[in-house]
Amino acid sequence: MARLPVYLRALAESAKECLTTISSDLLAARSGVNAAQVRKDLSHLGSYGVRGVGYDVAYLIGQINRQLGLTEDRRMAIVGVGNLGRALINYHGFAERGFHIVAAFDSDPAKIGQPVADISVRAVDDMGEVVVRQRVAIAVVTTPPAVAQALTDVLVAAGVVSILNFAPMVLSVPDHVSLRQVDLGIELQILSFYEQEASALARSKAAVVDAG
Amino acid sequence: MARLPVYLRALAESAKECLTTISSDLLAARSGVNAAQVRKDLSHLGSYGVRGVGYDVAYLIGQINRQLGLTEDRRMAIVGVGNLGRALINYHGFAERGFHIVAAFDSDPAKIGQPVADISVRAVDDMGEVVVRQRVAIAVVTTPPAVAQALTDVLVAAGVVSILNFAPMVLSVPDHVSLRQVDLGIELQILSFYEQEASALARSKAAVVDAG
DNA sequence: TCCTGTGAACCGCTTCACAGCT
DNA sequence: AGCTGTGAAGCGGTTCACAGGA
Repeated sequence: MARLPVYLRALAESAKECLTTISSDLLAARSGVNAAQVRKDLSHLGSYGVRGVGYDVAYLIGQINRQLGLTEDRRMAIVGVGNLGRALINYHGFAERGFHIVAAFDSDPAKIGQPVADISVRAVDDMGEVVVRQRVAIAVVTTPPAVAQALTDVLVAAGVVSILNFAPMVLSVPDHVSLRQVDLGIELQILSFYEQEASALARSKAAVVDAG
Repeated sequence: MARLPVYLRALAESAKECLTTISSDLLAARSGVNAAQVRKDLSHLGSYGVRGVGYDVAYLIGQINRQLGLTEDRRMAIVGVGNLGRALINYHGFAERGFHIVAAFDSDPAKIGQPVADISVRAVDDMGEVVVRQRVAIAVVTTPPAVAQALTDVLVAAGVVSILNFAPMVLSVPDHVSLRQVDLGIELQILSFYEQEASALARSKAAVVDAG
């Protein structure tokens, strides 16, 4: 369930404020969703709430962590050390949540062997081998689209089961591999669409006013 | 419609291959969606298809561009020049699609005045004023979560109507402002969930085999 | 025959409304 | 009284299936 991580974030904040218990109403407000939704989602992982009181914050955090499999550490690789890849390697928010970057790959000879943060960049040609040896489970693809599918195939063959793709293209993977797509260009185009819609609306209203 | 940008990408590829016409079937396959879906989406922007033939690639690209408002350039600002902010400024894929970064802001005195690519970093204190003067329509927020809401309020007051938020928190904005959220931590946690689910399934299958 | 356009069925998610527990 | 858990209704998006034009 894609909302659990959002709840987790809201719960972590609440814990910081020393809230020991939280109602579905408050958790909903802090997560930007409906209260009934929160209750239904949480009831899915067992009935941990207390009627008339709410949910125990600390206990709920534990349960969601367990449900999301965040109790064990995950080993990640970054494929493509461009601007974005480098930013991800330097972003320490991942390690805090148990996601450890154990390898990074690039095809540029000038980058290979160079360290980024405390990771040494390896050649993509060695990727399959290193991924197997390092027991990488999650790969983040930040390469140009032209090579993304080929590299993904190598990753899958090497046993990677989760891929986060930033390359602006549709990747195809076998059923047992889970894939999430993040396309910044598409996000901007969607915003552009709403903007376009809003200004078209404004224009038509102005026309009506002119006519009236 | 969030799928139009995906179609656009698939159409651009098809145009490169000198395809002059494309069927809903092929476009669907290249976009990773259902063919009926494609036809319904495209019929929403007018009946541009020809029965028995398909859609004219070049014409369709033009129509989608128009629908998404990609015919005019958009002026963007980057708020927060950390690893990610810097990566976005250096990413030239935006400019190609008509999204121009015209300003960048940070609160760190060491960064203010320094150039990143061809953009000079400005103080967040000047943000409201600069955003108005530069007629910024889209802002990308890549700050720590603690300051994201306050800066968003400034942006909205200065006339920004579209916000792309990378800060790991729920922003609240007025109705007339559109907001998209990209949270890399959440993406990873969702992947972790599927992985967790898969290994739990594997364990229970193994148990059944043991028992049988 | 091939492919679009579209009403109609379908499906899953969201929200409502309230029973029931503390 | 307050809040959870949940059946039932509601809703929007997706898919089906086929009529109809090239």
